Amino acid sequence: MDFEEEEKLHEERLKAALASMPSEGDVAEMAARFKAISEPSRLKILFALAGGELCVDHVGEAVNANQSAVSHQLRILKDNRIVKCRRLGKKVLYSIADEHVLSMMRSAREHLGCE
Amino acid sequence: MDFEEEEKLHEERLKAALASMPSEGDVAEMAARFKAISEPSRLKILFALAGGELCVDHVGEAVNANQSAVSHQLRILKDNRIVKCRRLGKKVLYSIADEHVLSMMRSAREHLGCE
DNA sequence: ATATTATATGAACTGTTATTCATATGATGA
DNA sequence: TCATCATATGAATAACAGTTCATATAATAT
Repeated sequence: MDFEEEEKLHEERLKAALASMPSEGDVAEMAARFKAISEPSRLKILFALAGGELCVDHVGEAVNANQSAVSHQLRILKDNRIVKCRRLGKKVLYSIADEHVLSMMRSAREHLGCE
Repeated sequence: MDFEEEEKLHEERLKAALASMPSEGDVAEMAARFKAISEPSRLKILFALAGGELCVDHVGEAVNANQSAVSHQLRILKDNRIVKCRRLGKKVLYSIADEHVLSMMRSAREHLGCE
């Protein structure tokens, strides 16, 4: 492939990239969700919840953080639909929101594994 | 399930969570990689690269950012093994590092889709 | 060699965010 | 209703990260 061909190919890729780019809003939303799971403290919470729902207290013990910090972090995760929760008496039980979150965690682990 | 059974179940889950928790280092590494893709500007770069390798200039056009900003962001992505690059003459061509990254992007899009 | 093109880097400024402390809300049982 | 347990929230501080500007490096062509 000579220089001109190369150049042409790249221009076409650029056009294709621009065409298939998600909207600003969607990119922002996806980025926000990645951001939610991109803090070690919050990612640890997710691994703690991977085995099933836990109350706030137990999450705190699992990740070794105080009640307030955990509560703030859980809120961020919940606002971004990474976790969900239900009340059971005095306690609130948190769990992973859906399969996609677990899928991303798996991918992340695999991505880390192969280096 | 009565109160005591519930309590016992939760305690066991907590123990299981603590046991299966990845190491501090691995969590930090995974979080760092999520963080790399959690900025709208960088996520846009990834969508731009999803169709194939592009030079820095074209990435800049695709995401509408200046050369310096793009270069800085590409460095972060490269340091976190999200993208890789190769030199071709004066240009440096960037591309998605591996399948896991695309997988995470797919999961993110699906996760966004189902609400 | 030197001019030009393409990319990378460093420093500074700005905005963002995690954690902590204190306090508020909500639920249960006496 | 009151005391207690569990969780949530608000404000403040302190650390971090993205963008920009200026400049440096790297490769090519004349």
